Amino acid sequence: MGNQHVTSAKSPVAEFKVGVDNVIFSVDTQRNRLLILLVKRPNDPFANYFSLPGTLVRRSESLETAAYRTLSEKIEVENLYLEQLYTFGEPGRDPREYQDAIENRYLSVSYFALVRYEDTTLITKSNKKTVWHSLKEIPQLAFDHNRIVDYGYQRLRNKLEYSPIAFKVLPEAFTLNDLYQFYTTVLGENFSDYSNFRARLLKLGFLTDTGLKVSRGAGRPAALYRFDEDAFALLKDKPLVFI
Amino acid sequence: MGNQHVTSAKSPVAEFKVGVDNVIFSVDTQRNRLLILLVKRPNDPFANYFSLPGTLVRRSESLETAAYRTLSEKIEVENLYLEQLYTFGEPGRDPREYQDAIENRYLSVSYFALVRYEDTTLITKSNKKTVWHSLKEIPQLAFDHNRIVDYGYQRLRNKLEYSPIAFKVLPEAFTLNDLYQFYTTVLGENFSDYSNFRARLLKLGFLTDTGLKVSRGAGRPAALYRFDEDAFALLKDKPLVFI
DNA sequence: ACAAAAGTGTTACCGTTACACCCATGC
DNA sequence: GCATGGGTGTAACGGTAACACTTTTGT
Repeated sequence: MGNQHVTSAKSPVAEFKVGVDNVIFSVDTQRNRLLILLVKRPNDPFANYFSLPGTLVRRSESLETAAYRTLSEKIEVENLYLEQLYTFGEPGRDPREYQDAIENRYLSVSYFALVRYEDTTLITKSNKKTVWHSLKEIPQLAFDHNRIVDYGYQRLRNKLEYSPIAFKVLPEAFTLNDLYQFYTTVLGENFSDYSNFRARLLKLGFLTDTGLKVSRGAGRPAALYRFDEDAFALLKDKPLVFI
Repeated sequence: MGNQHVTSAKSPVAEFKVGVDNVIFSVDTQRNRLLILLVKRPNDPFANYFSLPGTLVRRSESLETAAYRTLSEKIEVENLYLEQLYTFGEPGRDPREYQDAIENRYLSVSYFALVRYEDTTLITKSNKKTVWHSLKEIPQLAFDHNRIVDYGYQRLRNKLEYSPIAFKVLPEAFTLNDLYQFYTTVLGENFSDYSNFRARLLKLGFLTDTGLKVSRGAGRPAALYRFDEDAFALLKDKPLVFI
């Protein structure tokens, strides 16, 4: 990176359309699958390719609002976590930039979301263009969306280790095994021994026993816990690790 | 950016100018100050306020290139670390949006940079509009730049704890005290005992003794170490903590 | 009764913390 | 020789990892 005191004629400021693309994850705890929401593109560019659900930002609409709008156009869901991921904006990342004589750049602000799988219903207007797709078999996506997915998956793993986003997406009352399954599905089988995971979580003190039990087939019934926001708030900004 | 099935009257897609704003940190190890680069705005909006150095993205220029360009317009520096920080884009964050009848949004993609203070020379064209400012006494900045600074400072502390960016900015050969001072200046006095910091770092094995010593006034001369890229690469993706 | 699921306990080990202490140099 | 800065050692503590074990249910 040098020190160019650019005196030469500088190229004019670019005009942008700004898109928001969402990496929306959910965990199918029944079948132990980590899912990502994809839509099939009806039109060019990349017609019939899958892509991340996205939209162009409209007038007097914030980025986050646009992200929520995209989400609510594709799925109905109450419980979710959403945050900004990364902004991709190299020239040439969208073929539409070259359609006109005058350059019109497309910038993508990506958002990361985690939603509750069980109470999510896809909005598929009779066509099957919006689908959950297992992360393990993501096809070639439109634009640079494969890269965005990778980035989002990294973020998901980090968030899971250092912050309590799982509880935004688990049911109100859950068993410690539910929680463990959730973590296992995202982080892989050997992320931690169940007994140690259990001990760590309980020691942290923000999971309170509801007193209720649930029996799933054979075996001892499991205690139902719930996430205690207040108890958790006390641990704020303490290095919190679920490993 | 896809296929919105919206049948209601939807507001039209917004047109954006995209700015890049840099949060540029440096550490003045002599005087133990954490510094941030600010520029005084010559024109409205926010004339005579300090702001982050920034620029509008030009045609066929990538975001990162724009970030590097801004940097090189303000300072001459060889050794630095740079990464994207966050994107701010709510409507109304730039007063210029309301100048014309037709809405013209301003989006800010912020970048985080850490540069070597000692070999940085400010490019101040005879006016003193570009200055290092101690982080402890940041004034009211233009736009939403105070928020961006806060965000950048958080990132700096995190990066310092989990990644080796300090070595991008320290001299080739440095003493363990140099390193410790650096960390102390950024993270605060009580982030760790020197002897423990030292033991941890040396145990990690990517600091190699150059054999050289340096004497600074009275006291035992200090060994000069250097950062061993190769040794560090082996530890990649292992949870690396300097605390 | 026995398999299955949930939950508890134990032990060896390693990293962290908070110090006290030793070493080499300038003045 | 003593202050100054650099460097080493250590003992208490607490968390982690791996594993064995006990408890409670369904069939």
